[in-house]
Amino acid sequence: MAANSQFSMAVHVLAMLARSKDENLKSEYLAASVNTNAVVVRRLLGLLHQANLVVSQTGANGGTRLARCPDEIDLSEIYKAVNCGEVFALHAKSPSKDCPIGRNIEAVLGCIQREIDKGIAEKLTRYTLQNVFEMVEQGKA
Amino acid sequence: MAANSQFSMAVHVLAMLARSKDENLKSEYLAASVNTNAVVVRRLLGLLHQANLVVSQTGANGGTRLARCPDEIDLSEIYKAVNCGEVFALHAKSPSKDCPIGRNIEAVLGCIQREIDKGIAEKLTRYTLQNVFEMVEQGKA
DNA sequence: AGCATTTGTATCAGAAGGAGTTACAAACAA
DNA sequence: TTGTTTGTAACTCCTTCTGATACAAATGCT
Repeated sequence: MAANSQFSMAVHVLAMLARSKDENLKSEYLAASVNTNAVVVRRLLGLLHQANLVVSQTGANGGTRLARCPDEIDLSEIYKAVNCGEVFALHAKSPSKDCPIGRNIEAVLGCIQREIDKGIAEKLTRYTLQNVFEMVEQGKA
Repeated sequence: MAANSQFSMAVHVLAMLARSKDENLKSEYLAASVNTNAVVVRRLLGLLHQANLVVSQTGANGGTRLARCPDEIDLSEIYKAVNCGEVFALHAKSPSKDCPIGRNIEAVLGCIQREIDKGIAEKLTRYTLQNVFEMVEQGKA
């Protein structure tokens, strides 16, 4: 698969919006920094808009800005906004129901999957966009 | 991407091996339960072998069995064995170094990535293969 | 009103990777 | 020796992400 870098792109773009405060930034400008195509950025911004993270304006002097203060946005929201998938996929084809393991394995895996997702969200909730922005500005990873 | 279900498959297969104790199971048999092709299973077993989780034998009466007791194998080992990728990918193309955000965002994201990976491993370490096997057997997810 | 700009979205081609399949050499038991 | 099973290569198919072009709709400016 082409690895999913949407979360990385999202954090990058949102950090730029955080930096420019209430000023509108254009998709073309954002794309240049992310080093990708403007349409790719717009698609991403669409997801972030659905998640109420950004506000966009069409037309001249249009562009996108944050919908909220950077310290009111945490990374788990961003992750949820762009992450369609799970950490690992359950079986593509259902396992055989004739097998004592196959019969119940999916339920158990689903349970573990939810456990992991909770763990990830918990870690990400610790960072706000403001935190990330400051880390980037100060050049300390 | 075709979603990566290798972890699910691996846990499934290893649970079956745990169930059959020291008996060798054939890839054909495992494939039937997982509902996939025998070669797909063998490829997977190859990874698990590299991680010292299983032992295989060629030839008549050959097959695969666990390399260790099920209570000495935890899920984080299985996850590491099959998981080539990370939870999210860093930028495909490097961000622009001319941009104050682009210049440092990768380091920050890498740091967060490692944080998450630790979180996942920590959650998975709590389950042994024996635990999973018992959950499946008892039909409680 | 008219024009330039920018988003939103549809659509297509290309790249990458997983899954499924066939084929066959190598290892092994009887 | 013969039959069985793994290990692996090679190929196709399918899905998904990325990049690109195109254009309607929305908006600000004059």
